[in-house]
Amino acid sequence: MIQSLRGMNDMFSPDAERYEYFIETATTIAKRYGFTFFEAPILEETALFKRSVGESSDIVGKEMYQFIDKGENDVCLRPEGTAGVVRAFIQKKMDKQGGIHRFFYHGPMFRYERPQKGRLRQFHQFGIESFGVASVVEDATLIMMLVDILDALGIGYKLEINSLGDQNCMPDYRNKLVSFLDAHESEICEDCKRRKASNPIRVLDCKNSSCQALYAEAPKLMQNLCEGCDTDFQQLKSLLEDSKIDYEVNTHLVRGLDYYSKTAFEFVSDEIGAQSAIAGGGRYDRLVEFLDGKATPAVGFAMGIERLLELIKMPETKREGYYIGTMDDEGLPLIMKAAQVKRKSDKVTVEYKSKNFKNHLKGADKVNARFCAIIGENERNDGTIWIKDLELKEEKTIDLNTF
RNA sequence: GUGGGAUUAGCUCAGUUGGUUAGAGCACUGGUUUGUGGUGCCGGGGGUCGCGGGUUCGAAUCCCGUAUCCCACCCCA
Repeated sequence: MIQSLRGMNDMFSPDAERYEYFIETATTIAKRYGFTFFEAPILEETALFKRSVGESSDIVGKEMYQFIDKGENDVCLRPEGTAGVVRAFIQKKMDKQGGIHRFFYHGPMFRYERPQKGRLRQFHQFGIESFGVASVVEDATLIMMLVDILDALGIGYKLEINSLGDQNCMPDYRNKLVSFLDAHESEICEDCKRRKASNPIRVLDCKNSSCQALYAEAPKLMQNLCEGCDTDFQQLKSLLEDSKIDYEVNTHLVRGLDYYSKTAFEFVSDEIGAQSAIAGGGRYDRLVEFLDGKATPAVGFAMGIERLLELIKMPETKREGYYIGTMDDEGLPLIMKAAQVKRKSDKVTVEYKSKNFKNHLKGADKVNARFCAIIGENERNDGTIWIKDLELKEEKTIDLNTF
């Protein structure tokens, strides 16, 4: 038997219904905020991700589905959504056009990782990207939107925010931190030694307790923000407070993708295991320029749909549509015709097999139909159809032509 | 990539120190005189015990390999 690849899942009902419901809800809310749908290719040139996500990241370093295609192009399956949107934005020359551009997207992403709960090799994200607004007010708006989506789905969460600084203050801070790490080289764990070389900021969220004790003494990013970054962060906090959004400042919140600067945020859930981040995002003011576009401030986020699925509180399913059956084979043409008429406006389930009265009612109940319609010998002779409302328990026999 | 735990019917799981035709509940399906469902009663189908080797007179059970899932690390959505 051929089976699906490791870490790649099929999605049937009811998960597929939860998925649809999520997309529908998130889409509705994104549109209310003025975002428009955008669809990007799943396959892109490898260089795009190397330059945007960053070669120091695990995603690019060891998790990409990368290969050479028949035209000898070095390509890979997208590991995340932002790079493609930014590439398209520049290619369409929207950077030169100026103004504000807001997009939402959703679809599969691919990362070659060891699967576990909440971590798949093919997974789905819903994301939004906003271009052209430098103000932190947009960051706050995005967080409000995320709160609206999660609230609409009945999902509980904790919001963590941080500022990663910008090109003025981040390099200075990174140097200070590296000096600190150099001075304590013998005390840090192997992982942190590796991080020091590849992405030093990452040592801050090391889970090793002796490292954590040491880093309590380390220079703090929060205290090293330049004036602009600090002002923005203070404004973000007060905007969230004005909107009655609870948050926690987590100075150890570090995004794994190189392109983030200033605002970084993450929504986490304690109900889904170790892979607890359900949404994450932040500002990436330098990325458009970095990908050869005209400098354009931008901010965005992505949600991991599979991680949300089991948390979604679905609206109650109500009885819906018609179940139509006949008690003898002569009635089959009649119910087929009746179904054709009724399907113009309602969901219709037709039972092809002749059954007795009781079994038809059972069948109607099983498919959760609102109405059970039956044509027996009597109805067939009279040109009528018997209908019962299974919810109100009311029944009637009407002329088949008025059905 | 590292470490650990699982894998028996469509699903959730039993299966005694290796010993005849591997079980249960739910689900599915048929019947219960042609007339009232979701909640009665009776019956039926469905398993190369993840896959491949090995030990044995005999393997779901013991050994080795492998695949997948789960948990943690790592990383991130």
